[in-house]
Amino acid sequence: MPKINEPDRPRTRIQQRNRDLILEAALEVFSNNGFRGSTLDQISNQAGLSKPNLLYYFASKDAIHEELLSGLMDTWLDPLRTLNPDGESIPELLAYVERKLEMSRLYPRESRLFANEIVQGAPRMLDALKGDLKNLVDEKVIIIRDWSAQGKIADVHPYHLLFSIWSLTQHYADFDVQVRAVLGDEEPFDQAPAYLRDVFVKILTP
Amino acid sequence: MPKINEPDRPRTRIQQRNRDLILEAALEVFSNNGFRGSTLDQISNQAGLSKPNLLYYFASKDAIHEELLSGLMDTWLDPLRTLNPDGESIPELLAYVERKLEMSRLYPRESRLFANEIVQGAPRMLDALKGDLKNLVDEKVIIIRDWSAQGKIADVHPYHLLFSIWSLTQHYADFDVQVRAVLGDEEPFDQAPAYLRDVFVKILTP
DNA sequence: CCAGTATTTGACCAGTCGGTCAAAGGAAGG
DNA sequence: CCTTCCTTTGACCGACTGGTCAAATACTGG
Repeated sequence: MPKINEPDRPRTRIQQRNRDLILEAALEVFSNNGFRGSTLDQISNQAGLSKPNLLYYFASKDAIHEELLSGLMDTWLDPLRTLNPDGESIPELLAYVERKLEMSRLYPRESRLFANEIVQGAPRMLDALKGDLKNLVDEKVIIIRDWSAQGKIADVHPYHLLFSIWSLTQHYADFDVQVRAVLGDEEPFDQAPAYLRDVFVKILTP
Repeated sequence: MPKINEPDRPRTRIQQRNRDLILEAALEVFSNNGFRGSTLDQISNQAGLSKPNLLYYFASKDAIHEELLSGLMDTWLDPLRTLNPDGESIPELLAYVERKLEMSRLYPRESRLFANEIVQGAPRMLDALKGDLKNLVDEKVIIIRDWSAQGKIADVHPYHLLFSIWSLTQHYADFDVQVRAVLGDEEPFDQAPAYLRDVFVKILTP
């Protein structure tokens, strides 16, 4: 579990424990029902606390949601951040794909929390998308363009390449129900890693 | 008080017009806010009708939503349905990709309506996913397997191939906000068709 | 034109939701 | 034991939401 914490003022053990309980419960509830589809009662039940007690630790339902989102943003961008311009181009990108797919497998709730937010126009995340996300992407796009120019990878549109990586990997978390409905008994993550590796080798090989 | 919501009932022009108005408004509202995030007041305002008038044409908020979903399901599956086993394998699949992408461009609201539903576990669509969708997919997978066996296309996992087509094309509708935030001024659909064509040529060429 | 039917709406209701608050429990030091 | 501060909660509130209903208003065929 990525840890969600703002190292501001000192917190007692009880505060730390209950904040964690609440955020964990909120992740569960928000990711399954969306923001408006979730109620403080659901979250407090899930956390094993009373509703007024929730609001003792967080100012409002919105505050819980925002803390979740901002805490998760960093974790979510981390795999892209570690893309190493000095590494071998294709293995670097394949490793990024693999890491993203692994996150879909291990943290589907986090992925769905973002998906819920973005599908509905990202009202509480637009700034982060146009800011941190775009900056990081622009930075990494330069590297990818470079690899293309040097003939190390195929000449692909770098932005759309990143969109491909995001959509193909997060699909297994966000559309999990559909994937499983179609596959029947087969476990999605048995085949997905090899399949995606194959796909991106084909896309990237010059 | 006559029941007009029963199926197989002839509809007057007024009934037809108002039902259409309501469904159009509901599509707009539901796709932007999800089911629980939408209110009958929003929908009735959007439709230019009073709230009780909505409920004269539809039994409940749920009924509007269900009618939208079931009405859309067919449209959404249509491109896959027309996949022709007797056509040229690669052009057939590329045409399917192109049609799906075109639907994301022309009907983003419909795509987001589905996305909202599926991300939240598809409570009202599970049967359709495990039924109609799975049946159609199973049927088409046979064709794809066949093409693979005959060496007409590369040997790819047919289910995951379809997942790829869905995720890559619908991403441009469902994550539109994110795509545009990252691209800045560039119009996503200027590059997407050529990019995806290129990607699937690489994936499918034996 | 009229009777009967279809359509529309203002007023209203019961349940839910986010949030408040005063007061009741702790725990820890002195 | 008391005091002080932190934590917890039952009771409650106003706003909102899906839905009802009786009465008013338009339409339509005869």
